[in-house]
Amino acid sequence: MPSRSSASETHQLPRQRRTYAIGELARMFQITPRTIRFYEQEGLLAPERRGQTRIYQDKDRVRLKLTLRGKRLGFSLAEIRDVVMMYDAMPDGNARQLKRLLEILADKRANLERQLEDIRLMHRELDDVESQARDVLANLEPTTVER
Amino acid sequence: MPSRSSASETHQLPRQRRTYAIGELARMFQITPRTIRFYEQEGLLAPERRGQTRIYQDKDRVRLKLTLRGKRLGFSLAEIRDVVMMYDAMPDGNARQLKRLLEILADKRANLERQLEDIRLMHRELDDVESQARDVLANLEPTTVER
DNA sequence: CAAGCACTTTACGTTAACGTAACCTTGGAC
DNA sequence: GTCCAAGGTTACGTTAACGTAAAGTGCTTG
Repeated sequence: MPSRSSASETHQLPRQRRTYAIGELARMFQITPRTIRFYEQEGLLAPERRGQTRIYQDKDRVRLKLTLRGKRLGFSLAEIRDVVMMYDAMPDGNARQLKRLLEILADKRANLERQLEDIRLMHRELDDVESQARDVLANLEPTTVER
Repeated sequence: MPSRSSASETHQLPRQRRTYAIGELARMFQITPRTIRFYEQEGLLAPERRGQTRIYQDKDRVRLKLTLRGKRLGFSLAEIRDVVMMYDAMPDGNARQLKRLLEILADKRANLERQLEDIRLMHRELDDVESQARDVLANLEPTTVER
């Protein structure tokens, strides 16, 4: 029984609290434990265990954060895993692997550029649609007070 | 038999060629006809028919372009359809509908903002990973000429 | 007129990313 | 001790977005 849970547990500095339970992480990121377990099964996370129970460190939390960000950008879990695993294997990776990694990174980067352009274009579209909608709306209720 | 297919058919100005066959569109956007038919089935396209055959106009092509752009940004076909359909229904849409449309647009816009931030962050991550990879690579082959 | 494309419909198959249900285990709170 | 909330495993279900195969239609080209 570690005596680490003293009275100082209430002030929530994210310093000392190095470890997280699966439920905590789930709440932090608005996802379900099932999702986190699934990511582990897919090789994106590899938390320690205390008995059966998973113990997550800060690095695991960061990894999860990066994973979710990648997902929001439309990358598949497999793509994300590839980059993450190669990143971890970097120190003792061979030259071929590293060059492969650089290729993948260039690829992702190009993808991001396309998305930036897409966002710009989409933004204009939305502007157009919105202003048109406002026009129609104004003509529909020239004096109506919305009641 | 319309006599429109004269000798001037070879110069490929995208002006006169108002209509497209499904295969043409598919090649233009690097997708399969099946995908285009699926989008129609999902209510994203409604091409004319000449007999059984689908005839696509320029507006259909634009719609398809917007759809694919939306997809690259991670929107579901259902989301895209909602916006597109409301956009088409705008002229005679009632006030409630239009306001709903404005809400959806604001939502998409917020989504785009998040993605922009995600892209910025991801960009930095990629920078980091890349420079680290280059470092390791440099140390691996200090004088090796790559043969 | 037979061949060969390009198009059509119908329908079942597939993959990714989880959801959900059933059942078991465990550490505290009372 | 008992209860229960939070954790675990196993396994089947689900949804979106197409892929793929089978079988028919239609035009135009040798």
